[in-house]
Amino acid sequence: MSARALPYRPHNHDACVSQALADARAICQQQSARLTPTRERVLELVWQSHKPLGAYDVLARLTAEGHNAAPPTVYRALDFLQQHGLVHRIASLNAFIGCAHVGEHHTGMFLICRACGNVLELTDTSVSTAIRSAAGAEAFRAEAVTLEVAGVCPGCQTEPGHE
Amino acid sequence: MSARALPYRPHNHDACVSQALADARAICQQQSARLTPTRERVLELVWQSHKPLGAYDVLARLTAEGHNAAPPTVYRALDFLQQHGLVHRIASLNAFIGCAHVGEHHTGMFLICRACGNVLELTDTSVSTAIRSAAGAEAFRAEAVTLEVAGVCPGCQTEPGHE
DNA sequence: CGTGCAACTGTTATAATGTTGCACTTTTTG
DNA sequence: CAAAAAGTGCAACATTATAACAGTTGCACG
Repeated sequence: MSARALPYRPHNHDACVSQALADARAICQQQSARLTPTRERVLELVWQSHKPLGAYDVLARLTAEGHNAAPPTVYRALDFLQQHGLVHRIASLNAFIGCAHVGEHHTGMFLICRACGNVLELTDTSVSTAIRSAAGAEAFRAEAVTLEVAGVCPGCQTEPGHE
Repeated sequence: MSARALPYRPHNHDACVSQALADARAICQQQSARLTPTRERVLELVWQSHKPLGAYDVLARLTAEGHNAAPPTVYRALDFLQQHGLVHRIASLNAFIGCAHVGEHHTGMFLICRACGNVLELTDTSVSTAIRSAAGAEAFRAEAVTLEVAGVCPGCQTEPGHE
């Protein structure tokens, strides 16, 4: 599970995707979960974009390549992938993105650039700690945290419309 | 703008709502914004529940009381109220809730009980600071933060199904 | 083996959420 | 008052998500 929490800078994204798929296979084997062809293909499609992909975007791509898919096909695959920590749903965008930190227990934090649409996932201990502590102060038992920050990424601050 | 960030304990909710409406009128006057009857009524409906209300829930209530409303009526009112900081949208629920901290500049944090559905809004400086700092470390210019914590509220931990 | 259960998939239909565009009314402003 | 701006009503539509059920596949167990 190599770290892939990279900044917005360009990189070899094919390798990035291959690594994600390899990680996913390992995780699923380890958890006795079945990473079927459809699920794997959906994961790959989601990973191929650093921008979150809507369920219907995924569906369109599947259809385009001849896969006989309907919405439930996609939603089921995405649910499976989410449950196994392989993708995240970005609630503020109704879209999905590959998880850059598979295998880690974490409170993901997403930096969403409103200019280029790219999303960076990161994990920050002091953020998680502060959240748990604030919830604890209200005697609230926290189970799932949604933390999404909209703004402008470094690239787009100087180079608007970047990417 | 008295503080109303109360725990899940019962309280005089009518007073709570009246206060929210009074605050809203003051804010709108101050900002030269027009709190029209429709907008005010929507705000009141949203406030009458500590549980987030979906746009179509609001619509149903308006319709029930004879208001001749269609979806855009509700969405426009909600947009207005959001822009003026009078309600928040809970992205993970596609629903809206009255803002308990009008007038404050804040990064709201929402504790959402999955048992009773109530939501507590709170503001926590150390959380906001940690988030800003984590975003800053990536040179990301943060503009809007969505922070929603799903879990179980104090009441429901001991008394499941507690309202 | 093979058979039966559980998980997965395909398919149709439908629900829930949110938006566009335009005509009309009201309010504000010069 | 007249023009411009803001707000509303309304119809149609777009997008996102789920329900229900039948068929199929993989796998454990006898």
